[in-house]
Amino acid sequence: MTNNGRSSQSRPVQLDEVSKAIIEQLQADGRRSYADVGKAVGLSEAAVRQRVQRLTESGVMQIVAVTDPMQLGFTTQAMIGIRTAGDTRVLAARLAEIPEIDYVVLTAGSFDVMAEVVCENDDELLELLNTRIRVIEGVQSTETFVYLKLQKQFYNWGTR
Amino acid sequence: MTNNGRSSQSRPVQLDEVSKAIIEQLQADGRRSYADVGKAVGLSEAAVRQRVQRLTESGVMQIVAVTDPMQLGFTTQAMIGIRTAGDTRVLAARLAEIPEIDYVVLTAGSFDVMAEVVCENDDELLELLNTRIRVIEGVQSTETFVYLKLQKQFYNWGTR
DNA sequence: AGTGAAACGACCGTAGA
DNA sequence: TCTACGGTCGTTTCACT
Repeated sequence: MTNNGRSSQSRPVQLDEVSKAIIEQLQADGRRSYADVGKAVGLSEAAVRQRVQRLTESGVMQIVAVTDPMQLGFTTQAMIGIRTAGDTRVLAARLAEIPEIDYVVLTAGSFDVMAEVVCENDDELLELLNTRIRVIEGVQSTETFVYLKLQKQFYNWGTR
Repeated sequence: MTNNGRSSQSRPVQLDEVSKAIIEQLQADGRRSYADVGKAVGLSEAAVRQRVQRLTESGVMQIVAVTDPMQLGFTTQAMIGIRTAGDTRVLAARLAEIPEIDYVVLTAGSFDVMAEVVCENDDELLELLNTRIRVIEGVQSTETFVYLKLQKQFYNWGTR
């Protein structure tokens, strides 16, 4: 879970080309040895390790396992746009507590909050919508966009 | 970039509790040693290594570096819903080529495609929308939901 | 911030159950 | 698919720049 947004108080970090190159290496394979990465970017193993540590501790980068829901039999995914009459932050917090919801963002526009859900099947999505989302206090309407195909998913924002 | 969706032909993988535990360990820290993970889940180092290899090769899991756009000074993010008169797959493919767009999904509902963008500022988003998205052949309308706050982001679908 | 070197620990291949 | 084990390579610490 992250906590970013326009209200983020931390100042932006300016990466040099070497750090960007390190991140690119680890984006391809998060377990590549520091020595290998060092060879690729022209730095010693120790220097790479120090930079990775700094990047990780500052929250700029993290190395994590990510899983593919489709491969695990979660065949139904959807984005849900929600309008509320109440405090949008309260709604977002309530949505974030639901384990089937992996992504919650407060937005400007015709939805107050958008949430992505991962479900085993359509029935589970329907159940979730009606018994756990639409019943949240203040919710006025929801609009569901069922995923037909995930075309692109890129985890490495800011290093393109 | 992934390639999932309802059209996915691969059959679901059923994970046992041990593999789920391994994934949980590596979700917290993708660089933890196999020996450490083994201690946590009650398996030898070699067994953990084999399971991680299988999980990775089958595409169920991958260990990667992820970065935080806000920390890097990309202060403007948005979800864009798009309607097209043409082939939605062609539109999705064109959108996927744009580096500022990190997420593209074909949907059922009042949008044909939804895309997430990461920009340095509002001007860049405006420029992108008008000169590279709305000009794509067939695009009929776009609706932009600027992010005010990212509330939840979870990378480990299917192991909740 | 970076390098280099030595001790330590992790990783890999193979054998065996 | 697991454990056991030895060789190799990566990581860690530290002294130095």
